[in-house]
Amino acid sequence: MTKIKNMEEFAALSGISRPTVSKYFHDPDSVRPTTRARIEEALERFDYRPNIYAVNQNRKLTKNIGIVVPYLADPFFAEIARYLEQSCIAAGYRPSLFSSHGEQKLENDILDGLQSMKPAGVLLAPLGRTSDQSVIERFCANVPTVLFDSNLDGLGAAFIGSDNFSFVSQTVEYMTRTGEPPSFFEMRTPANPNANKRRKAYVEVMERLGFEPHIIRVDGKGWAFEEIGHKGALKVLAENELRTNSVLCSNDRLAIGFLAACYEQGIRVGRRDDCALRLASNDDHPFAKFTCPSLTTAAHDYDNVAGRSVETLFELIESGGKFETRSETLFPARLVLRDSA
Amino acid sequence: MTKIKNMEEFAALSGISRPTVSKYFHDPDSVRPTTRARIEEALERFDYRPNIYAVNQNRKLTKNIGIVVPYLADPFFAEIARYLEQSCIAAGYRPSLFSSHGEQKLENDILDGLQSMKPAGVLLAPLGRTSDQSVIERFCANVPTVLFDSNLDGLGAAFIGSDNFSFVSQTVEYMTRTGEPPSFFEMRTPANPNANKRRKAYVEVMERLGFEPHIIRVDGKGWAFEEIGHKGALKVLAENELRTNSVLCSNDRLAIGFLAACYEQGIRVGRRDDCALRLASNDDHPFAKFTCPSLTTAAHDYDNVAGRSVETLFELIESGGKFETRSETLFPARLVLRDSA
DNA sequence: CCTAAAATTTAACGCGCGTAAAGTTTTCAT
DNA sequence: ATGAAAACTTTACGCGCGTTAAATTTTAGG
Repeated sequence: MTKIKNMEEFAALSGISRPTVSKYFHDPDSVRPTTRARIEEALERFDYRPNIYAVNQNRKLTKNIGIVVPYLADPFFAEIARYLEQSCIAAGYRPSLFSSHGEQKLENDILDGLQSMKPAGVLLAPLGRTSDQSVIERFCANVPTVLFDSNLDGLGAAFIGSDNFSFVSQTVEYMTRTGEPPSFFEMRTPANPNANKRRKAYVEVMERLGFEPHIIRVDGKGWAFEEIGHKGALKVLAENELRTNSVLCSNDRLAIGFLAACYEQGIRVGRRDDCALRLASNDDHPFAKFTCPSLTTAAHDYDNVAGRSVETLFELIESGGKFETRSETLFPARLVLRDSA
Repeated sequence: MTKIKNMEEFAALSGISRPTVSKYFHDPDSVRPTTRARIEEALERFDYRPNIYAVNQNRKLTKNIGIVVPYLADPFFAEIARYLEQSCIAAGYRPSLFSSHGEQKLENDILDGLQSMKPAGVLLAPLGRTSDQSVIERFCANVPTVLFDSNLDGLGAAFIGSDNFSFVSQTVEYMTRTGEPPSFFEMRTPANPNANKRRKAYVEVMERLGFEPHIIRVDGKGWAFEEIGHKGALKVLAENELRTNSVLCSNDRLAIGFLAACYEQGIRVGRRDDCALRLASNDDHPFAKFTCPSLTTAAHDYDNVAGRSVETLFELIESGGKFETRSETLFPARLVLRDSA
């Protein structure tokens, strides 16, 4: 079997002219069924594929889609990324996955490199507070971008994420209804804007229910949430900072650290009578099912967030990269009752 | 500030001829310091960058490097990938990250797409048993490839991984020295070839120490190891299949499931007197520190595995894509004593 | 200051494909 | 069968850059 060098050669072998073959690769349905059949027949025999670099050089819009997440070592983002990837592929695009690994410089570099890929669109979950707003703003001005998970005011053509109020209201209401009102456990300076919304929601819901909010803020920077939660919880437990037997963690990874601390201190967590503490959280992290005890948490609507994100991006691409108005779509949480609260 | 369209234009603005500018972008040190300075000065003022598609079309060897892992939602691979990515960037390459998500078809598709990227080299952690050997073989014949983590006999120019015997011998020796000899807990048909090596190592070490090996194999397919470990452990505990109070899990993710099962059943795990079971494992998963109890495990030498992998790939690239002989490099484990055993 | 070596410029071709224009063939409804 | 529309072929140019060869300039060493 001879190696095909280029489209010219392949066109000759398939008995079709090169412009028509080119048209076929752009959209197989744009050619007559008989010619399509002939091309595909030749394709079977010769295993040719257009040079992607030559293709992308000449097309104004590539079929590339960038997917950027803040921290890929977090299985939550890995799962979302998986879904986004698959959806892009199914729609005929070529996704490229990037992780900022929690670092602003890296996020900037990624966006920088992404620009020179001339992507049809980008799905961006920014770092949040530690993002360089000006860099992201400039990027969004040049590339059709849909933000997800973390909202940055006014940036990107649209935002799709979770309704933090829904998360916290469900967990707080559940905990107060079935026991004592929870303290809120979080990082002092969370990078993720969702954390701030969750704190506000906590205060609002607690007040509405007639309880006094009690927020515990622990030190720690970066994305090692489990470690931060663990250290913070040890301190909280040692200094007896809790006012009730009930804690709501800002997110599951903090909760995982908290549970580890409780275990070490011999404090039983759960809703049973022999337990000293109840602990709930937010996110439904992939590991939340396997913590000890398993974690009661408000689950992201993964499928809808991811699904709507890609849908929105495709609409954006088809609209020529601009929307009339920036939309924000929030999906509510689903309370997952497990053993920890 | 005018938008620069191409290198021609940029060259004119910087007062340097295009071929020299082209040379500069290929290797900044290949031009005279004074001209380099002039180019970089213009670069500051005009923000031009070569069109990567045009560049890659004409260069025989691109600066792309493919990184393929079997399952990115496993933080172990996410961490390795992070290290590999950074090393590639530091060396002036453009890494692209892919996850097979545990599926053969996807692995094949990824390798397929990777070929048309004409990468300088690829770092591949294959699925293992479920990989399509012929596809990988064909791929390796066309693209300089270094395998890591999972070895496939004879495939790729080199393999870098962990010495499974070192893992298991350390854990088994530690457990037998400080307590009863462990049973070995694993999946019945593990996808990863390391699992088989670990089982064999377990048998060998046990026999050498004069104990009878006892292997427990649990059902389950795919990459949901925690779930599989959890279900399997519940069955093992219910049917009292353990011969001693000691268990060695094939990997940490199974162990996480096992620990969850123990917790649910009220079985205290650890080396203290009030514990009914000791459990150790292999890998030092990023979350092993936060299990309840924290997990005693044999740690991968992450840094060396990742570091040597990229080093080897760079050597391979510089050698023109072929090595005289295929090398296999194994790094020993480091026993991490925590609370579970 | 002179000369050989090194670096740069100029000019030009090629890469593989997108795409446009003009001419030719096929298709399909009448 | 007929005519127009649709699809295809031929021809040709352009994309942005790699790369080469010959001509020119700069550099460095004595």
